[in-house]
Amino acid sequence: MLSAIMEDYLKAIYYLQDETDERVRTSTFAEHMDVEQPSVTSMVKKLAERDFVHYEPYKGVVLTDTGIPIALEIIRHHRLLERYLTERLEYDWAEVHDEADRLEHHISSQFADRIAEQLGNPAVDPHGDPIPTADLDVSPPQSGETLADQQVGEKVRIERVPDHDPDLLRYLSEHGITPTTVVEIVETTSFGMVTLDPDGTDERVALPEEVARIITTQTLTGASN
Amino acid sequence: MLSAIMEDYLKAIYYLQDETDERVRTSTFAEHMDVEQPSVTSMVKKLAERDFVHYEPYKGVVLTDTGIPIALEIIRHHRLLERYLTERLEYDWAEVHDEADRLEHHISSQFADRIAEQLGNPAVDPHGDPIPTADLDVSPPQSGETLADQQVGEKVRIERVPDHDPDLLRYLSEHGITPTTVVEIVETTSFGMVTLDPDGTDERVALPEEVARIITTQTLTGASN
DNA sequence: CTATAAACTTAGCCCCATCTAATTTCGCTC
DNA sequence: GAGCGAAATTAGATGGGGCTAAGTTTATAG
Ligand SMILES: [Mn+2]
Ligand SMILES: [Mn+2]
Ligand SMILES: [Mn+2]
Ligand SMILES: [Mn+2]
Repeated sequence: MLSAIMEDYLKAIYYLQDETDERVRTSTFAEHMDVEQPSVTSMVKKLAERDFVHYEPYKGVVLTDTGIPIALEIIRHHRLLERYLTERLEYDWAEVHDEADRLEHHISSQFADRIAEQLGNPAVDPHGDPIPTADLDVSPPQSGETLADQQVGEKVRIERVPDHDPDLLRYLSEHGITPTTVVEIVETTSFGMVTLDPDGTDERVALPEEVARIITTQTLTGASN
Repeated sequence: MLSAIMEDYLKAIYYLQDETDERVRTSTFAEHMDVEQPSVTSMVKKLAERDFVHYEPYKGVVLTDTGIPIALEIIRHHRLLERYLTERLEYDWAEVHDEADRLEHHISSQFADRIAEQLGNPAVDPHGDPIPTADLDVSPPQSGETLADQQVGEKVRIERVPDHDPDLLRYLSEHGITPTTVVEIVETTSFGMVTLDPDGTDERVALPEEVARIITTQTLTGASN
């Protein structure tokens, strides 16, 4: 019906659209998918023909109402799989991404629904990303605040960490940082280093600001904004 | 590395070779894979180039020592998945085949090993077919006796049923016939009908002889051969 | 031993997803 | 508003997997 590759393109558009909030440009796309630009152009034309995206040459693409649910379904599969792998099959959270990235295209929705049920229909994946429901509702956009936005002394709860880099994930979990962890910002430097103290530990965890900028946080309830 | 389709070809050769015990012919192959003969010829040449099969034009193919373990790995994946789906994800044994037939190519061996572990390293799949071990040992060939070989009055244990036809599987399980069930042969007719009485029930289950011929059986222990 | 039908392979085409090289368009600066 | 570099598209090739139609080879019958 729809190739695994096309599904990956649609998923990518969804992500990139979400991040930049505008049409996704060929170059952005090519970099994200790790292919050359002409490959993107040609695929995008096929997707437009099948009405999954609006494509305006030289202007980029947007998902159509036909394309969105397809992207969401794949994302649902991906995140459910990640959750299942970590909870039921003893995978480390650093390892799940690649396995899920392949399997997401090959499991049936029946399979997805069954594992969701087994897990008690979880709301988020191991990295804190929201899991679309079976009828493809996505939870409201997260706060948008990141570790990089915090002042020294501030205490926040980790909401979501990026899931593509296994090394980063291993580093984070080794230092006690996972979604729901509460951390205090102990230092920020002019040269782009953020240092944290995870809840109740004495450990200091340093992160480059680029990383801090993609780890989202929740303000602690009861505290002022 | 190796496409899902190539894997399916290798798996098919393994099956067909096992059944007929000789070189697998292009026509047999084409029918089994549901493709035209030229497609088989061309794929077989690619497999031969990569040394997975010995191919002699006009004479058919045999798996090489390189090809056998690949086929076995896929078969292991397939049967473990079937087992996992029925035992852990509430699939009916009639539904598992298609899901397993896709996923077998996309799960890692890590995934396979984990589900095997969860299941306690089962020896057979839900249809009674042996599951190759992690180091790809296959249990000795089954008895070879089938329901069609039995005399009226004989009692045997069902060993293995064909897993491709959901309707047949549904029919069998509805009538209490699964691997390990003990049945008595109550009637065989000249026009190819075999009637069974599953263990302890009063029900009569009729099967066409073609079907009886592919359901394998074990002689009950203690009984004479 | 020859004729013929069945089985198999070859030739030549198609669609998919990708690439490099060449060309066009965009968007900005002066 | 002309010129220029960056971004995007078009052109043309490649490899995977499939198909139909046309030729070969093999097996079998007479
Ligand atoms: Mn993917
Ligand atoms: Mn994730
Ligand atoms: Mn398969
Ligand atoms: Mn089976």
